[in-house]
Amino acid sequence: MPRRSAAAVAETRSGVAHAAADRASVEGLEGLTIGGLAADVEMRKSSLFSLFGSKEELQRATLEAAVESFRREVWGPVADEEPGLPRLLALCESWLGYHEREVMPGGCFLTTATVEFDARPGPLRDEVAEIMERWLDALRRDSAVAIEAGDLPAGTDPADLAFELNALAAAASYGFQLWRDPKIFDRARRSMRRALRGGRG
Amino acid sequence: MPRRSAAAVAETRSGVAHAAADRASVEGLEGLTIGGLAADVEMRKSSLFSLFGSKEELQRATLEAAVESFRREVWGPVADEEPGLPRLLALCESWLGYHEREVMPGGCFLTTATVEFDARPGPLRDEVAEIMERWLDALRRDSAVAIEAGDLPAGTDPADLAFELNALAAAASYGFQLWRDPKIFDRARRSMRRALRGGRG
DNA sequence: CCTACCGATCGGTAGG
DNA sequence: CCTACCGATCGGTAGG
Repeated sequence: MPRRSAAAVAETRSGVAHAAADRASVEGLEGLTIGGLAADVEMRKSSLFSLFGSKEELQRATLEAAVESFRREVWGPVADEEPGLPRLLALCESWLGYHEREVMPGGCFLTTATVEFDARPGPLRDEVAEIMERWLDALRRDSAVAIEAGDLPAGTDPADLAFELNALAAAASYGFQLWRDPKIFDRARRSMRRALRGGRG
Repeated sequence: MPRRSAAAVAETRSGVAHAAADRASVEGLEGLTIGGLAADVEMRKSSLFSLFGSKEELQRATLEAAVESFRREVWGPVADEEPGLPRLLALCESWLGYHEREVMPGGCFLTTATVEFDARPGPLRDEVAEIMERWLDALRRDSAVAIEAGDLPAGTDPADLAFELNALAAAASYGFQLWRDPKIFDRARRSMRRALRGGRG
């Protein structure tokens, strides 16, 4: 019997990291414990520990797994839409749908991680900040295209719009988790459309 | 020497609860530990424990202290403004100022508590949900007055507006904590004004 | 408000 | 991937 190959170990790691993301979306990345996760995946604590080497490395891998899920489920389906307003509108649907289907059982992982680490300097906060920046940048770029194309009022600040859309999606997710009423996604959808249209009336 | 009076004990409790709110705004309500807090307030762990009787009761008192701070610092200064749009505008300033001054060192306590407990059923989640509902209701009521007065577009849903304002204030707070750039409050201010004016252009 | 404890669990190590 | 540990810390208790 040879030792398990590096590829097999990487696969195990990835599976564990995805289970960890589910758990951490509920309990938080800091609330994640190696013992608790080991029970979920039916391994011994020390086995799981040796897969990652430290709790921080497990947290990092968990963040990565959550980003991968988000990218696949939210961005993937709309990546081929026309950049600008058409893709932004499709993205908002995809995004809210992701939270409504509860792909992550505890709601928006990135918001949870942001709120959890925003006031705790360290490598995890830096990683969260970078992920969030990249996401807001993607929103900003499509907003800029939409303004350029005349699909949004001239003078709109694309970064303002990115900030607004992100704030609304996050609030829909935690509001849904808190009250368990999916009508909040309709509310968020109206608010997003208003932001994208540039007004209420 | 008589035993400490009930009033003196209540005062100690209140002081500890406010120190706990500061700590929990950074570490989270679940991350709060009796031992860590005891070091902050220079008491023994068991003394602090006996003040509250359980960790859950300490968490409850901490939530209460945070709400009291928010009410005093955010709502207090604008309570006497004219209900409707004038008070909403003043409230947004007061609210963003509260987060910019970092009255709570870790940012918006209620958002932290919401995101922390939204997916964990139990008495703390119920309490967080009730506090959040009361706050959104206050925003909704002033929005309704503003619409009635013709200061906002007819047909505006006051609950949508409350949702938007809350989403934006929360996002400003965690964005500021994450990036330490106070310009995000200008961004949030523009977004709130737009929401209150009903449009971009 | 204190000293002196309790069992359970934490992250992590040794060694196979 | 396992058994068998480690010191530290957790929430909580007994008794003053």
